[in-house]
Amino acid sequence: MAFFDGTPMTEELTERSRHILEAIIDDYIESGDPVGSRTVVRRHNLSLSPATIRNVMADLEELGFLASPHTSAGRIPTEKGYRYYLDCLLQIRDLTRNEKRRIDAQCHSDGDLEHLLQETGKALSTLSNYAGIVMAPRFNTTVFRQIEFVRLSSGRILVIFVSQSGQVQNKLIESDPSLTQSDLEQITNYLNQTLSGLSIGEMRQRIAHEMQQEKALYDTLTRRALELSGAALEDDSAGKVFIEGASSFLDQPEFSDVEHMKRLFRAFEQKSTLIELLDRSQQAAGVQIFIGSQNNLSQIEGCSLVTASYRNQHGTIGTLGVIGPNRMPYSKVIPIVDYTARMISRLLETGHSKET
Amino acid sequence: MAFFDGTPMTEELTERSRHILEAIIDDYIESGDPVGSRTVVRRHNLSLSPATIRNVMADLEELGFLASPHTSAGRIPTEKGYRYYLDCLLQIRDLTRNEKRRIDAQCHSDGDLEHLLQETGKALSTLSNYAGIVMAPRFNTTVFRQIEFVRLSSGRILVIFVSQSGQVQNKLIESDPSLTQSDLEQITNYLNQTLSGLSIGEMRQRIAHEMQQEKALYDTLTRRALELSGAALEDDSAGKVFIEGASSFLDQPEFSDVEHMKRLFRAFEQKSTLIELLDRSQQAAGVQIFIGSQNNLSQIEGCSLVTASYRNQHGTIGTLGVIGPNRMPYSKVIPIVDYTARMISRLLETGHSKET
DNA sequence: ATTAGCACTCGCTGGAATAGAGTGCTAACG
DNA sequence: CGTTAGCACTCTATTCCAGCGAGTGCTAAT
Repeated sequence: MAFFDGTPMTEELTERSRHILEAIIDDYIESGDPVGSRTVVRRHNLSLSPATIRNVMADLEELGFLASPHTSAGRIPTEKGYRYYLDCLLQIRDLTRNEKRRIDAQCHSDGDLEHLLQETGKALSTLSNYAGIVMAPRFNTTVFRQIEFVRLSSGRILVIFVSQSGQVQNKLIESDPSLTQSDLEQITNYLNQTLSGLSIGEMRQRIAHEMQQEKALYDTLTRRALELSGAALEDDSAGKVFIEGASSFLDQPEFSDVEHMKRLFRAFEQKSTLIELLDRSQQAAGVQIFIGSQNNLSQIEGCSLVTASYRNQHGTIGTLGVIGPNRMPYSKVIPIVDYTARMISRLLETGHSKET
Repeated sequence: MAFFDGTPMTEELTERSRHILEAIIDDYIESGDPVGSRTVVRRHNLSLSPATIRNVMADLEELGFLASPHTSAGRIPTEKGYRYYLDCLLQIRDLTRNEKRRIDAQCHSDGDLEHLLQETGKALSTLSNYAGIVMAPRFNTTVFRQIEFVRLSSGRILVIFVSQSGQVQNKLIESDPSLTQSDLEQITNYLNQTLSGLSIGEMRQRIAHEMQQEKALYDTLTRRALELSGAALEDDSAGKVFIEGASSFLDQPEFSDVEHMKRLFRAFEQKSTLIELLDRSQQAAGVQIFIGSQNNLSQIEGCSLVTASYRNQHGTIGTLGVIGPNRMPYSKVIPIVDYTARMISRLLETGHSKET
């Protein structure tokens, strides 16, 4: 499992320091309170005294793994601390059969991709108790199966694309009003034969290429067909993002700060920030974790994002994950995200709808 | 403009009491603080002393229009107070040209109804500074223009409906795998000729009727066509609701109570409560206002909903509005909702997409 | 290297005092 | 008789202070 940060972080920590760091972070994740030296010995019965722990903790603070909110509180992990924890210490739990079953059960769809992804988001949220986030495939990457034209009022044509997986995308274009219905039918046939099985991206290239080739096109219809489909493919619809269960943040004590909360929800509503982040994550394989303001996204400060990308038979097409506070039970959330991504990939690779 | 509550509320209030009630509610809406007798005289230079005002206020409290949070605070309006205010006192502001222009500008769409409605929600939110809410037309009420069938893997067929307004709705159905492509084409032609111009609801009836008629159907294809379309229309997809700008609630002082906030956001996520409420509002014409727990919806306690329904050429098809705290500048919000509903109706009646 | 001991820091809690806003009542006024 | 000035009273919010408890860092002893 490859995590985001490039730096390997093989900081020289003694075995003991690492144990203590892990213990502290575990405790903090569970309780949410700064953890002190006494707590560490009590809960992880190490054969050491609080004083010793204190020395180690001071060292860890010096190295930037821990911080103290104030003198007389315990320590809390810094982002660097979390990073190290995730990269070197974390042991990932397996999902129970029951959890798998719950994911399987909740992620199904009656043929509508959007609905499937939304349900997936809800599943992620329900299982993790944080917010689920799913980015829909970019139009560009969907694989073309069929195209249909529907004439609305004169000159306006509704173009309907059906993807291999049954996803439907439609677009309104303006065109030459002189096109007859039978023209359209011929165009439809031509395009369906020529382009079936290509991704939208490939289609674009192909169309550009063909138009180049047959520049002095003898066949008016072919030219028109290419023009039409070209127009229809013009803009790449921005990735759509579903966020489900955002209200779970209201349960988190660290977000009792209203201002902070506001910024967060604004970011959720606006989505562009998240799209950018998810896009970045789509490049890599496996589960990735973005921690807090690591990516100088001040709006979602204090939040971590656990993501994984999902794929269809042609490659990676989207990203999903869970967004919650830095203080998140990663050992639980990571396998949920991982499994869900695989699940969705499986669904989209076969025929998309779950067999019943 | 007809408001929700049936009771006409011609409570015997003297001219003076009404003025004072209005002044208090106006003040409270503006400031959010309980308003005291001194404030009333100061801000609405009545030629009366605070003591007199106090007497009137005590009366208004007795009658249930006002309440005092505690002895030494001013008065705040009760729900009954708001109701009376809305029914008898409120003077509705007109929209400025600029506001109209902003609504016009923000509500446009590139042929995708869903997108249009979502933008409308955003517009409502932006203009009102509260949350915008839009309920999409029930599938049942859309007017059919065209149907297309796309074969996916054997036996599974994607049915695409295009509505008169260019809205696309699709559905996956299972069917007899022996249907050939040309069968499908014939079926398509038959259905498009027979059913064009009907609403989905009417289609259902027509199909049931035809199937009755031609019970011992000589024409297998016709029967199949009817079966297929029947299956495709089977369930009435529940109303979809868009809520935009929910984070505006975080700005409201009355929602500093986290528990309250949580309930509210949960209700927004779940949506069913709101759908019910919007459904109810769709029956009536004009702007309607639901106040607080008047409709014993404890989840959205303290919230008011200002709605209006929108229509296409066949009748009322959906509802939109603004949801905010009871303490809302109704005189500003009502015309926004009203105008927006008319706007959308105009768009959906003509050809749906804004001419450019 | 580890640990016990200890002084010190700092936030949190609870109670007392205070200030301020607003009411309700009473008695006076036109 | 309606209106108003005056006043005592109530209740909240704020501030201040003391005491508690948790936890630290340092030092000296083991």
